[in-house]
Amino acid sequence: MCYQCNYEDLLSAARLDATGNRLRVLEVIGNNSYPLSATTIFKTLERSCSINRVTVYRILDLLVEHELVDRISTGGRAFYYGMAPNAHHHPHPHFYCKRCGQMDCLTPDSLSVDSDGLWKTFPGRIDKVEVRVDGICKNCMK
Amino acid sequence: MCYQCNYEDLLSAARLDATGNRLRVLEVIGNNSYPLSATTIFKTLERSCSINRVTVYRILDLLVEHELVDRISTGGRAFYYGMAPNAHHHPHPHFYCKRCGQMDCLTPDSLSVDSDGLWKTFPGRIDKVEVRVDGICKNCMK
DNA sequence: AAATCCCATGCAAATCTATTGCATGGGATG
DNA sequence: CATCCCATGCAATAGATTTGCATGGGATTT
Repeated sequence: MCYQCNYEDLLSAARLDATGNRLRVLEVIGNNSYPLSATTIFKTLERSCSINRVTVYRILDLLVEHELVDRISTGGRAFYYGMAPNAHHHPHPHFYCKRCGQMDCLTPDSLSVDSDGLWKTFPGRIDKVEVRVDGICKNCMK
Repeated sequence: MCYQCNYEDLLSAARLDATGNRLRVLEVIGNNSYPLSATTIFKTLERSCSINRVTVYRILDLLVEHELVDRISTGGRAFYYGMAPNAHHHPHPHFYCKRCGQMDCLTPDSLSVDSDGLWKTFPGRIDKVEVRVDGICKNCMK
């Protein structure tokens, strides 16, 4: 849950109209403590309002493009979506359970990554550094 | 290219029969300096021998399962495959160009990741830590 | 040698995720 | 009012991967 982000402000700061659907998608992502797949976001929204699957995909693309939302790759087939780094959300690694597909956020410093050297020397454009730990979560270990 | 790995030995060490197809898949992966998608591997093999796409997928699954090959997620839709860490191949981060889809290997120490703490404290099983840098490569920047 | 079994492979179809093309309708603007 | 833009919906398509079922060759057993 994020009690600090104002989703309308985030949208308008990105110069995007705060349509009902965009707000709802952003809220589902922001109110969750771990990243979600497009399908999960769609199914969540479907329960409370009428929205099309394609609209969800398009809104996700838009939010990713405007860097409000982060598209995170998993050890599985689908992308997951979480809040992009901002004043209230620091970049952090994720844990992906290959058994149940649940993705968890790790604390920003549970894994320390030093990418300073790379940013200076890399002969291309770096957009982001993604760190993911794969394995089996506590629940699935039982 | 890897001149140090003997692919038949790798297969037999994993207690797998060294069939022609398995050897060929492993060679394509090992002889390449960066990870490849299943489709690329299939198309490469198709040029020199008769093999079915599904067979390639099944062999890849098998090699990943036996930890001879690493399944690497990209910023795109398909998985890429590279040699798994072994005596001649140390774990290393990758760079993924979102424009051309090319994936490059970075040197093991271009990004230093300290995951020691996590391995000790994490309440589940950790199989691997994947580090990927996303951006646009030198060529595509032109 | 014949019968049996296992397993690698092939082929077709299905599945899952995501994307594209086209239509519509509401709100803003001229 | 006429026009344009854009968010959305629906249907179809695309791309990657997986599944189900058949086959055939080699090893093992009888």
